[in-house]
Amino acid sequence: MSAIVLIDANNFYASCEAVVDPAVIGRPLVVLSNNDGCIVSRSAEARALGIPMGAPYFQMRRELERHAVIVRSSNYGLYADMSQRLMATLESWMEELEIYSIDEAFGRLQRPGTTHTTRTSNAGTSTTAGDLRSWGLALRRTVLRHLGLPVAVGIAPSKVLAKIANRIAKRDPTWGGVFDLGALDDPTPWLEEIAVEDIWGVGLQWSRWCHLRGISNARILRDLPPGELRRRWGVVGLRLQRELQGHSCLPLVALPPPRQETCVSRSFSRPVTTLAELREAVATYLSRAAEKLRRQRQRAGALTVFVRSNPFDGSRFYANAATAPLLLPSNDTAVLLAAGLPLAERLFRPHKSLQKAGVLLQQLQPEKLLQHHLLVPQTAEQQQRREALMAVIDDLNRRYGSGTLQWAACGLQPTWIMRRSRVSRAATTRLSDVPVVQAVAPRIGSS
DNA sequence: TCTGGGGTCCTAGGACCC
DNA sequence: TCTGGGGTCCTAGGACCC
Repeated sequence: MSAIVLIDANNFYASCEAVVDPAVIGRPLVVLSNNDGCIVSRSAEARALGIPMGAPYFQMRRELERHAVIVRSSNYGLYADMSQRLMATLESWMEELEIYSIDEAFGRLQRPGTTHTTRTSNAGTSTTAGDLRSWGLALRRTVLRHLGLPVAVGIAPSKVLAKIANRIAKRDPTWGGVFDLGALDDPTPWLEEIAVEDIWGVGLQWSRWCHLRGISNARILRDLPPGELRRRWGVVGLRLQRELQGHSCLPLVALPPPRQETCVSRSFSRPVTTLAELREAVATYLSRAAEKLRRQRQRAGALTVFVRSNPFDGSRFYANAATAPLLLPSNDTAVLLAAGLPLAERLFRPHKSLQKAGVLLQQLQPEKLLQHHLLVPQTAEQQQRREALMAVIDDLNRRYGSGTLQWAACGLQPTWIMRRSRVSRAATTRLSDVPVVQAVAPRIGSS
């Protein structure tokens, strides 16, 4: 019998900050979202102070100061790099791994007592060693030693239950960060401790519905007659219930299918009121999105530009979007700019100040599909030259830093760009930011 | 003054086809 | 007056995730 395991890092962003700056270890620290908007990660110490997740920074600022909480802007370069290192370690411990988010992954293991073959030595020793919990504890120690990141490990027969096991592992320190729900004779008492809104897959709407019917914890949801669930929430609801019952319905996705669309959007650091600024922003997002596409080896068949005003500022809310098809699917920045900038002009309104804009690239398809169109004559040679040009641009930006080479349409000195006032160093990805350890010679013979 | 960004999946309903 | 049945495809909207 196989077991599903969920590993995720505790307070991932805050923990990454502590890895590259040991001075913050043991101190309350929060990490802010883009534009220094909301609190998106808290160290254990900050959590203990009662600082809520997701709270707007400007509302919390005084309280943070009062408790001398360290505040960091988010440093996605650092987090992405730490994530890659974490996943590389996990891969060597698991037969199958699904990288689910920047800081968590599902894996599959065989329960001891069943025969199977594994491809790695770590997974091999784990399953012959006896119980899965000791395997989990060993994995946890390894990650801590290699990366300095504390992780929690949840083990269960299904993904939803593995999420719950992980939650118990985190909540109750006596488990040492590892909890195996599948090893219990009866998980019922544990499910009664899990509030319905804390179940993976239960959001605001579902939890409201559940509470109205007296469904307050995971055990009650598990034992509900399925008919009612089916009527209101369809197959998604039924699947969730089956998972709670210990039947694995959500498969492990080791190789994610290619993306169907990709999006780049940002809030502005201040309201944008001129067309010139909006064009710069849209051009910047388009060129970022085109880079993503080229990295994924995909082309887009259509693109959407969207804008919106600030929903909180009391003025009449304005939100709008416009879509344009591309005659020939493309990941050429110049082609996307030619199609996208006219959309920005169409969406701009002289008396609406904008708070956010974004681009959505749609109808993505693999690069390897051949492109021909009667109305867009383009020789193979022309296309190869364009692709070579994009490759050179991407290469320069990778080697010398993003933005080394950019399109004039993106603007030279944009003032709408997002705020990141307290960002930590790129300690793992930029040579000049690598921490320096100074060896101090011991004094010998001093009296 | 200041409230994140980037995704997926499912369903219902309409257009269209034979 | 009578006005089928079954299918596909697309889109918008709603729900969820980290």
